[in-house]
Amino acid sequence: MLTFEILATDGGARLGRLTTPHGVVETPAFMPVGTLGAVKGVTPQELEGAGASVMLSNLYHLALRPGIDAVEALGGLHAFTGWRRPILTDSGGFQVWSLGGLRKVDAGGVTFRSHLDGSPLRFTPETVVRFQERMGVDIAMVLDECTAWPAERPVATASWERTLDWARRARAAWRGGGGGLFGIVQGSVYRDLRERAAVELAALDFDGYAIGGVAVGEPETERRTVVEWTAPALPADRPRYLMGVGYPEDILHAVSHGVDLFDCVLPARNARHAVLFTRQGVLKIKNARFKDDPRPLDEECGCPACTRTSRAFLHHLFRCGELTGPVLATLHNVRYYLDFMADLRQSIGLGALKDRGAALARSPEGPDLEVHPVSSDPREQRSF
RNA sequence: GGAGGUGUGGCCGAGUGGACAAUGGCAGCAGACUGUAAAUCUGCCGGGCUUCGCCCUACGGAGGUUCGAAUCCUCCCGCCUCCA
Repeated sequence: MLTFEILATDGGARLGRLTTPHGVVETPAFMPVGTLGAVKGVTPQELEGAGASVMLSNLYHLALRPGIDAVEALGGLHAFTGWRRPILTDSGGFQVWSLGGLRKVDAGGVTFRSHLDGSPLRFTPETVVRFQERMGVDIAMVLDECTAWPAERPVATASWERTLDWARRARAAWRGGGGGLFGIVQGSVYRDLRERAAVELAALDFDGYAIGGVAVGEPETERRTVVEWTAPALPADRPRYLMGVGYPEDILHAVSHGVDLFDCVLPARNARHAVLFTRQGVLKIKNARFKDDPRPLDEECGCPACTRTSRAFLHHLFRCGELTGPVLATLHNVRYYLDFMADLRQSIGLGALKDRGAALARSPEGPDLEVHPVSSDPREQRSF
């Protein structure tokens, strides 16, 4: 059983509190992605230390390895992973898209061919619900068909209808057992499909509602209009979750339109690829210009990398292929995202989200970040 | 002293008459990444230019054979192995 309270609003944005069996999630919240039960390179303790209140994992991947039986036998996903705070599991619906060449969809469900060994794996709305119940997750997602982009209207409509049908079946199969079940809106870039899905799902009384089928290659403007249509159409008293999004600017936009939950692989994946999010802009830390940069990654960050080491050190670690590089970078990026969400919550509480947005818009971003040559003035040198 | 082998772009290393400015890998310089088949992938990587292309300089050095040589021949230099 989940409860969701809205504590304050600021325009379309909401400050909320989602209570789950494993704890409270202050919203808007970002859920770091731990597909296989861990954010790559990060311990559960470190993830808590970074400020994560909820983690996302993935049913498809866990079903393949180690298997649902194994997770259940080991005491459920929390006991298995050591992560003590809430867990949301994705249903495998994203893999319908991302593993498009390895699955067959029919009215009854999805048959995957394992990306590991080709063996078949059958998912139905009912089994997916059951698997997530058995793992003891706090938030389960219904099986959906993540519609590819672009999708002609007939294709999008068929996919939309299938997802709705599956949502009804999942809802009927759901027994709960502590956690909650979220429905997922599809409908590609078609406004009426998105809005009708919101209404149809609302009638099924889910514990929360997700916007899916975005961040699959569509232009930013398309994604944003989908959010602007869909989020307000979802029940106001339940959490709203934008699946797979995104960059901080995307998140700010969605928050301002009433979205409460987010997940995205970007902070973790980009960290492993030596791309760091900072208040001073995006740093591609392997770039030669950071070789001698004694400053922390981000002057205002409290993460383990920023409090003790320099850009030059991270540059060095990545250059050498040292594992600690991706680890520290991931801790940093995840912390950056979580700090960003905390800032947004504070701004909403103060009714000042617009100002926060303006500040973000002003911050330098991307490859045009100013290059800071190493100063010869000793007063500007930072020692470590 | 004798016998054999070897020398290729920053490094390693393919290539043994034309399709070679020369396969690969590494290093280097950049770029991408959105419910993770991603510690991955992509581009550039001798010099110059009007950069779909053209011109220089290049496979230890010098000379030669040939229409044409990194590839064949001669001499020289360096390195390696074995025998004395």
